[in-house]
Amino acid sequence: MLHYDEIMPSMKRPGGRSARVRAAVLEGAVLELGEFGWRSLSVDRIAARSGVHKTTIYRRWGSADRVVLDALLDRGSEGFPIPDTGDLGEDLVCLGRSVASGITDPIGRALAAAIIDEPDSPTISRLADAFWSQQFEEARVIVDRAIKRGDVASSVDGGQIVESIAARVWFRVMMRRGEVTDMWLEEIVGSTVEGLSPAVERD
Amino acid sequence: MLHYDEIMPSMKRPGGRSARVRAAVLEGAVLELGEFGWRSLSVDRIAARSGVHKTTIYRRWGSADRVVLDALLDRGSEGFPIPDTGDLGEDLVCLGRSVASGITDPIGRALAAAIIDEPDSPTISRLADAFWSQQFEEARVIVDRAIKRGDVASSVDGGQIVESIAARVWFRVMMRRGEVTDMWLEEIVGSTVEGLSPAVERD
DNA sequence: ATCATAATGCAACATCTAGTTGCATTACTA
DNA sequence: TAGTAATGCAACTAGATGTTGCATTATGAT
Repeated sequence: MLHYDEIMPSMKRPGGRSARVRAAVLEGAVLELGEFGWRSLSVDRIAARSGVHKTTIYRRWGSADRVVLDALLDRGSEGFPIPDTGDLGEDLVCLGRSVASGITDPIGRALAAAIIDEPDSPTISRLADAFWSQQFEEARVIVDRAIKRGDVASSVDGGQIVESIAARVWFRVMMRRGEVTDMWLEEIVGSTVEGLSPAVERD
Repeated sequence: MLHYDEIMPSMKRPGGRSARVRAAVLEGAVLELGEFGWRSLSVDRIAARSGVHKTTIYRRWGSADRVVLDALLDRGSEGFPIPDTGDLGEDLVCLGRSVASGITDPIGRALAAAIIDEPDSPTISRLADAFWSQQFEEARVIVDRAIKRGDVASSVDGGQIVESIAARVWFRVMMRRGEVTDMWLEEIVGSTVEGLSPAVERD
């Protein structure tokens, strides 16, 4: 996983005002991201919106990009909630909804924009990998529970199933600009889950 | 579909020099995109690289963004080649490879960046929708042929299958920064195609 | 071939934004 | 409460962005 210290200078007085300033700046940056997107982000506007002087931002972060990076590290770790309805299909539909709302919010979009626009940045790569690996590691229990219930074969790879759903949702939202309706979710979950039932043992 | 005229001023002498200028500028823009990404694109550098004066670019396109948009319209319509190997799985693996290489080229990345960073632009939305709709409409014949061969049930939606593969590839490249190996492609194609065979008719 | 003029080239300019520096002020924390 | 880390502030530099007027080139109609 990626740590705060790796991109930020160490501070000798991280508490009190500094902490408030950081929170205000990150909050402002996220709002700006949501409103204007990363490409037209400016330190001046983040400063104005957060009520912090731009000099401070330049001194602590150095650039608007690093503010966004910091915001990603700060908030990106809040994962999706893991549903547990007792039914694999329903769990996956819930997860799909979470993914959909997660990627449309400013942080999710910023992460996507960063990854696309900065294909060679190792920091971004590690950030993305860390984020999704963690998400899928947590979410695979959805499938593991279904295996335990005997609803699907034990050979099924939970990570793959979950990633498949996330990928479909991501693509629809990002690339197709489509709505993620419950009907559509049920459809893709249905075709994904289809044929996973364990073979009937005859002996 | 989106037309050139919708974003570009009509010219009274579109041939000869004007056409050469446009080609040079779009080519330069694509090279710049590949090297620096959209976020750090500048009219000055496009002008320098294409050997066209920056005034001309400002007069004809107005901004670097519109140059990129024009480039997308100009080249984005070149679709993926549609494979025809006689086997559904193999066709889909080929298609996956095309999608993967399509993403990494500058135009694909620019389109992705545009879509993500400009969620409210109707022009971008229509461009994206037109692009993908066309791709999937063309690619669904892969599945239709398999249906005709009797390899899969006629109820299967070719568009969904194709989109599913494209989505997995995009997600892997963009979000996970993973390699798209043949082995991985065969794996996801396998799990997608699994269970599509027509029920054996008994009469 | 010729000619009106569309399109581009060119230089100089105005404007705006990004980022810096020196010093004053605030407020952590030892 | 004293030392100083962190921020606020204003003025500045540098550089990129976009504009304007005029000269030059080349297209397309005659």
